[in-house]
Amino acid sequence: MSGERYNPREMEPKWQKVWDDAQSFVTSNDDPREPYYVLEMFPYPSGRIHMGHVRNYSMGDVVARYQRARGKNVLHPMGWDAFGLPAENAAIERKTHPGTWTRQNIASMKAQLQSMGLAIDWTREIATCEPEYYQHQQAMFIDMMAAGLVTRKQSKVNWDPVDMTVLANEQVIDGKGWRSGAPVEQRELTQWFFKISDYAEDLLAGLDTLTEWPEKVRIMQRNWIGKSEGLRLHFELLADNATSARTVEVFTTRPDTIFGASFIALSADHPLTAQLAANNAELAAFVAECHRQGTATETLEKAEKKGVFTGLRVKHPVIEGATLPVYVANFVLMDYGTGAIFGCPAHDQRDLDFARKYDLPVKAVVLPAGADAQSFAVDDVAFTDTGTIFNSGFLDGMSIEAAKAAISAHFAAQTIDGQPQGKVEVNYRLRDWGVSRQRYWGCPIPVIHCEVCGTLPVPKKDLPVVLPEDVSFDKPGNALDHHPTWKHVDCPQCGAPARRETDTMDTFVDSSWYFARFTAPKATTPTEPAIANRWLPVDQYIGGVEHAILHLLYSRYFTRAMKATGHVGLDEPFKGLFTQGMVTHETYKGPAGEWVAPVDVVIETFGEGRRAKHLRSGEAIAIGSIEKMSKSKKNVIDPDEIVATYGADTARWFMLSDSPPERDVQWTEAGVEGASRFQQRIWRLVSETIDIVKQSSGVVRTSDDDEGLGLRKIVHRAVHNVGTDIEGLRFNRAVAQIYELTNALVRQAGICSAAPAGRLDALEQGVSHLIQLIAPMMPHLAETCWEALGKQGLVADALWPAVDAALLVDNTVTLPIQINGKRRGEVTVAKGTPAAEVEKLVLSLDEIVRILDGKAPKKIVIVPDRIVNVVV
RNA sequence: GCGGGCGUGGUGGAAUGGUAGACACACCGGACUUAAAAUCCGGAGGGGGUAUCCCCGUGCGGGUUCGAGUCCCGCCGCCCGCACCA
Repeated sequence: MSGERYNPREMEPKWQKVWDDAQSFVTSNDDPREPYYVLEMFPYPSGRIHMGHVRNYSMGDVVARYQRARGKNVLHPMGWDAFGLPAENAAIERKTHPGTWTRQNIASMKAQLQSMGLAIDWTREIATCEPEYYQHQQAMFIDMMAAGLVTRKQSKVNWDPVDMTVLANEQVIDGKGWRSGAPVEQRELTQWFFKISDYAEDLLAGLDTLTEWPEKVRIMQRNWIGKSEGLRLHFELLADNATSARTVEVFTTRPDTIFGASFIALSADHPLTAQLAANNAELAAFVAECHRQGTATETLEKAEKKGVFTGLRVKHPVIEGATLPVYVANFVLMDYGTGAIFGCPAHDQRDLDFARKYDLPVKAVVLPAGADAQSFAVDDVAFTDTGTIFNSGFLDGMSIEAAKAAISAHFAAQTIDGQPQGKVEVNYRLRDWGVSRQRYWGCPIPVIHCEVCGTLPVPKKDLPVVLPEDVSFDKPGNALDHHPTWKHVDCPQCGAPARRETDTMDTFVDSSWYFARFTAPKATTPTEPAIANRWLPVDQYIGGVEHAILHLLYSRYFTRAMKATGHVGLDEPFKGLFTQGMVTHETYKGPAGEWVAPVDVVIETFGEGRRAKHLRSGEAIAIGSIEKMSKSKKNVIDPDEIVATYGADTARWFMLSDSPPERDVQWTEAGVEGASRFQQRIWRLVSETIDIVKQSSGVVRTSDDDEGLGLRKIVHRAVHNVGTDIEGLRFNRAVAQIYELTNALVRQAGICSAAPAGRLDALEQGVSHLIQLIAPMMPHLAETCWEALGKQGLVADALWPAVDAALLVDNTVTLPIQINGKRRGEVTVAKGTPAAEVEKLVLSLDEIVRILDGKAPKKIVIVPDRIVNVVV
């Protein structure tokens, strides 16, 4: 046995089969043990897993296996986020059906994931592209329609006129479609929306309950929801204006600056703008220009503040006799507030830029502390900090907050046409969630349009609305819409010929409830509420921070929607959230500046230096910066090759070592080699220990010598610390603990053959516990060792070793001794030694006496069992 | 611009306000070997000294404290998110 190297290529498939045959990771909903739900964000089936997946799923697997060892009934499922655009692109490029391509990808990725040895319940596998899944999504859509959670309205979209499709913002590059290169247009389309904005306050408030989420993610969501409190305020138009309107309504968060108002600006999309543009060519041209500007934020940000005077004027609401000009301006958004603002240039940078361009007055009304009221003026930087109100009539001398309250009360009391002139209002940045996509490869929206009866949900008995298989992607646009027969259907109400909705749902809908479906994946309803409520919320959810806002916010919303429609009984789907860092790698560039893949590079070291050359040509290769692994920079490492060369355990171990899991980790050859060597080291330790243990068998082992007791303490401390580190997801520290334990055990094993029996016993227990500690991380190696040690059953089923609390506490403690804050020595005393006694002892120590050199201590600080500080 | 994070040896990184650098990688030395690999043992923040030891040291400058990598104030640098939200 000893001397043989551990061979992961042989052992890993063996144990995978053993687990599979034993159904080790199949979870029952009836299991009476405490439930624990761990979930990693399910992958898009691109065809190959990448190192990011390896890292993500390794972490989740450690949690799953650890919680199993803790006696919990663990749910750890896996599925596929299987709808989406790449499948349609593949269909166009390869002339294969999106479904064929997707299902092939799922099969190959599943095989890859299985080769990692993950403790996953594959019987619960789901793919969002299968009718078995999306029919329930359709049912919930219908329920949500009935509950008033869904709406249909006009919305502006990025439209690619060549591909005849809607583009997401990130698909618009420099104002052009990413695929066609055609200039993107803004179009108004009637689209389906989930009314997430109705839940803005609830989603905001809920963030405070998510104490096991990263603060960073909560802040991002808070900003995204963007709550602001302000005032809706009517400005009265002068009577002789060319529109039908009596007033312009604005929204402001700074009503305290009303005395500094110098203009009104309308959005290009404001209804009043449209009315005016009909008889104003200059304005019409400006509106058209604003529309061309598009939604590409990069250009918006840099765009100059521009506007056109409408000829209209309004009365200044608090300065008798004064009027303000009304502009249409390119920086005013229609879908926030009322689509109109009042400009106070002195205290808003945008307004100031605009005012300077059009020579509008700039009147300061907030005075910074310490500034002089006579001489204070705003030049080209607006003053947006706090100060005291001045130049503002009855508001003078107030703080900003007091002025806001006073002016709001004032306008609430004023009336125009019997209505209050102003009204305090809360606004949110969060917009409704547009879910319509003009695509084939998505969940069909279960709606029928009838000329007579209007827009109707598909009756539930007619679900699922299944995607047709015989589709062609020859024409640009929505293949579902192009299908010759699919959309023709009789109206479920009047029976007349009607038309199916051909929009499909945003794939974020698919991923907004899959975690609930996993709890009862075969149910004939979307969920089985009693079962879902027992498993949910997910105890630990793990994934990339790139989903901090959309996926996680949509899932929080959808869970509330499912609660409102009776599918679950809770608000928050994810109790614990962890966002792991990316996997990075060095980049390499050849002589022509082309990217070179790591597999084609040979690294040579000389002393502490490194240089690279091409594997085949031998040409010098430049070693570049460390970047996130990406196909474009070619700095990717294929997990398959790593598993084939080093084994899955090595890859898993390396992904968990060294770097804190929330930070980026750099993939290096040296790091993998190190992980692989450690694997062999464990195996060697086990091999050697078996012999020792066998020699000592039959001996009565009762007493420990000092070494044996010391070893026991190290072992129990390691078991305790590794457990708490895994619970805190500090995998890198758990790994360091395991290294330390291994070092201690190897040292003992080396000198141990003639040791007393008690020490052999400690060693044997140490090795067996070590195997359990590595089992969540290197499960195949652990099973192999477990078997070799003659243990019964699978280590995957073994309970976490019990910690003897008595072994965790030392009865002596070593106190560092500082002189004036600098460490000058140490003293070992019994735990709990009184300060007076410690002081006497310290002052009698030779080294301290020497350093004090006769000087009398001014003060001695003694923190019991911690530290001694002598001040002279 | 706004919001958040980070800055510690050659490297990844440890460190409830209490011995800075655990653990690992890389490196150096030794053992084993005909040799190499593997393995085992040892060394190591920087500077000085044969050594006992001494000085300096957690991006920079201040502060609080008996004591600061950690807390506070002001800078510098890097990374991430949002971005005309009135």
